[in-house]
Amino acid sequence: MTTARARTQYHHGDLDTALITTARKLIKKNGAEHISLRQVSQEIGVSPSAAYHYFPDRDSLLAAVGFSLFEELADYQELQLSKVVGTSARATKERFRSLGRTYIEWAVREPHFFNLMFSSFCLIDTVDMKEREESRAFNNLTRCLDDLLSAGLMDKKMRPYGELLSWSVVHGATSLIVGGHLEIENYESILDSLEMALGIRR
Amino acid sequence: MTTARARTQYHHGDLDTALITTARKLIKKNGAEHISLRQVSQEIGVSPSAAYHYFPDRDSLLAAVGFSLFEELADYQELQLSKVVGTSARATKERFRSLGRTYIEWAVREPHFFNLMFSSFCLIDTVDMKEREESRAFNNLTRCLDDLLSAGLMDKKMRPYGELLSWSVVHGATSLIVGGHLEIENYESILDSLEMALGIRR
DNA sequence: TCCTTAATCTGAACAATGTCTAGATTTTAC
DNA sequence: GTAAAATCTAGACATTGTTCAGATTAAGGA
Repeated sequence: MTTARARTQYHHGDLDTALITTARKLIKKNGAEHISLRQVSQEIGVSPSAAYHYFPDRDSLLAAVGFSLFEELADYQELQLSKVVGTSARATKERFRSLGRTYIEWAVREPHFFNLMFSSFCLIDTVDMKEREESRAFNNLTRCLDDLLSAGLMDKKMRPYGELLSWSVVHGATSLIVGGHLEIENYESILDSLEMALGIRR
Repeated sequence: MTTARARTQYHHGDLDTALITTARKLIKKNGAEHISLRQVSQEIGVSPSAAYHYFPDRDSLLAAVGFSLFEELADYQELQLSKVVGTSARATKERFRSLGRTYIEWAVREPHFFNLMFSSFCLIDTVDMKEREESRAFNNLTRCLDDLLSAGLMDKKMRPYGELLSWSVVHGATSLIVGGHLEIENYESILDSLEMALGIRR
């Protein structure tokens, strides 16, 4: 963790990551639309133009933060996934639920992060990102679905629709909740609906 | 339709709606983040400060545009819905599909509109909006699902999950597509997945 | 018809923002 | 140890959101 120590030297030393972590901190509090390059620079204690040696413009910095958040979410998902051990039917089903639950809870806990990740800022340069972090989360989903199928816990004919339905339902519900368009008391009902949709044995 | 006639008089006459329609036009082209109050004012041929007699700030104007777009989408959905006539099984199922199809196609055709509607701009004042336009679309969905059920075209035990699943799947897939996170050749596969999920007879 | 009053718009100003360019400072490498 | 490259600053510019005093017009009552 890079602390924002008071700068005494002319060269910062690690301005690249300092810009990202500081922007991250401000976005977490106020949302991506309400932060400026100058705020970030001032918080670090550096001139506004210094950032332009690392990012072509403000939007690129926001995009960089957004992409790092995909990593963060995937890390969190895998951490929670690893806590559910065993090959029992119960564990296999719970791992699938965990994947969705972590997505929803993470987004609700940090709505500004979620909004940034799926905002227009993260459209540019999406190419290589899609080959990395997003497919990481996608592979975890595929693995959970395969496990459910081979354990005979899921309707065989629903397997082809597994990824699209899971991803759409969880992301869609999350997006609606974060946007204030859907009010849900407990998120388990979303996972229940998804299990019913995929024909997962209760 | 209010045309942007060249202003000769000191008073514009209908600046209220002119601001919204002009903002709408610019947002359609460039996205909500990239338009300014001053652009809108200049396009109309009015001073920048004139807008403040109708909207407390820029964000409120964007929100007003966003809310009007919910109406627009609901109008479009109902128009397409009305084209599918009859009480046959085929028509009943097609009406349900039409609801989802129009949502997806409308959003893909106007991604900037879709982004604005579900951006943070449309969070403020959401209260009365939720009681109006969003519930209009929701009621249409409920009606289609009820029709499917009473016609015996849908798995009875899936009915309680109908609204949540339909809305989440369609909105989620749309959001992912518009955001560039999901590539789908034809949107009918989304509707197929949803029908499978709800146990709708093919 | 005139005159008061309210509604509507302008003009100029302010601070803040993204971004560029020239130059200052420091590190790196030969 | 010195030349070159990397890193940061200072200052400037156009643009933005927003405010406020004042100009222009419309509306309504006598």
